[in-house]
Amino acid sequence: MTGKTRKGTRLALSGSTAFSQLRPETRDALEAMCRAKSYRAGQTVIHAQEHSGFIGCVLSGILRMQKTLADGREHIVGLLVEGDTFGRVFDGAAEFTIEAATDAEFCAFPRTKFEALMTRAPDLERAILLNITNELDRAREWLIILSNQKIAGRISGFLLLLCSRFRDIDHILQPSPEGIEVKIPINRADLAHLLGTRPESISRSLHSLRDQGVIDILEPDRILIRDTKALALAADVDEIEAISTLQDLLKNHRPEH
Amino acid sequence: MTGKTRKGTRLALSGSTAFSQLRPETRDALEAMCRAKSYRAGQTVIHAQEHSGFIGCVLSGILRMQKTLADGREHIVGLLVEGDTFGRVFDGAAEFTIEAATDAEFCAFPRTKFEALMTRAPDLERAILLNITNELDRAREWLIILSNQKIAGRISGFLLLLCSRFRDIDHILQPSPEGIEVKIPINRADLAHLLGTRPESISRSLHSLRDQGVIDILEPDRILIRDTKALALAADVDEIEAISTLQDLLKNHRPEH
DNA sequence: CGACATCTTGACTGCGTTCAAACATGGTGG
DNA sequence: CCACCATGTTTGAACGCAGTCAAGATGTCG
Repeated sequence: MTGKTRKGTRLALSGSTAFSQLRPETRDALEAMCRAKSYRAGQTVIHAQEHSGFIGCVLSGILRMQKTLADGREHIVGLLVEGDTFGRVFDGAAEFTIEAATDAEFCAFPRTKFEALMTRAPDLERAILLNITNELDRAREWLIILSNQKIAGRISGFLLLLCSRFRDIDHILQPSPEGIEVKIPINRADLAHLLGTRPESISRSLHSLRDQGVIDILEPDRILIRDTKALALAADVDEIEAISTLQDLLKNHRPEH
Repeated sequence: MTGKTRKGTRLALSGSTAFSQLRPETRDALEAMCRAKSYRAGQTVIHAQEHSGFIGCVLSGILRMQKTLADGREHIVGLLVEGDTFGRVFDGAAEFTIEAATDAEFCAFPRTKFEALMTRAPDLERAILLNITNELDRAREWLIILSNQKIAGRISGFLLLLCSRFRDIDHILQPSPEGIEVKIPINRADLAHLLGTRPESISRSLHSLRDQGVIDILEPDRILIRDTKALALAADVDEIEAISTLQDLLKNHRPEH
């Protein structure tokens, strides 16, 4: 364990986390047992195949969940952002390694204490159940995105996912007069792993989308989405809801148009 | 609803399902509310975006979980086999369509009754929680398999998955003196969808693996795995555990070697 | 036996991987 | 302040795998 630890904070469990709907007593109990931890980019939070001693809830930054392949390469199966929880409850060892993709903070609940609380607080158990249900849906959305043969399609899907899922995470989305500005929270290599391809292909497809006028590349990790409809079309998936989400976002932030 | 329904059966909840660890009272309550349903291959069990009226637990056959893309094609995100449960609890509409890939039977629990029972039977809620946790891991395993650029690698991963996850499902696995015989429970087109490719490529890769001596194609849907190590190598993922599983299987069934 | 569905094979094209090198960008130390 | 290096990103060229379309083979059922 290389991360820094400090005493639990009150503000940890507010906001739109999985725990926001809990009864006050349960939340108090959680806050009493939680310890904030901070890791620097690149550090390992939980190793695959190890019984992690805690359940975590991300406060800031990005964690990546990954599996190490036989040849030493790592493949990313998901990102954890603010409000996401990780760690297994009532079950065996973790299947995946969790690393900090950026500097990150999360609050950790000692596993045994957490499980004991779950057993006597049905609302917590219910919250965890719903949380995992959503995780499952998101994992399957990933499957759809990854199923796209064209790399540009996967990138489009990824951008749309960022817009729909991370819309209330600070520093990811930012509407502008020209469209929506998206900050890609991970570097090219990680993004390539995530989308099952290589950094070179990411670069090429991104620039191809730019040449078509769909997006603009402000900086390598800052993308301006110009044409959401074309993006959804490229993503191929039925992202009607994503489009409406995006258009809501645009309307809300620039009512002058 | 086009499937046939009949009265609940006692044997429905025995075996190694998610419900096998339940207290007798809870199991009785479940059995009292369950209705067996049978669907023919191709029929739709649950439509995406609809509130399904029930939670299901597969008794026999294969169901496929899929999403219809904007262009009308369908992409499979998972298979449901004997013992798997499906349907959402305490949450919105289903995200994916569920269809019978083969003739299939499952038992259905009315959603509201099921949820009521969950609320007063902590052991059931716990069972569901663990079940979804496992589903989540499996979905992420799929991500790893699908991330393989080479089609042959995905097929290898799929075959290994069949071996590890479906080892106690009847008619899927069968050890033989030459290796392990696997029955692929779905047709080429579905398999192609599942692996994010086309039937032609499936065929080519399968025959390529045969030419390398890794497998034998007894029939289009019956594969004999000759060289598990080479298969794991082709799958690229760290399937050490899968290999050991396979070798256990071999040893247990032919101790004469 | 013929009609149909499924699987296989072939030829061609295009996209993405690979390897290599050039190009930014940021930080460090002279 | 600038030279220098480290890291990350982009571009280029060549090859190979897989998608596509088309035709052939195989199996199944009436």
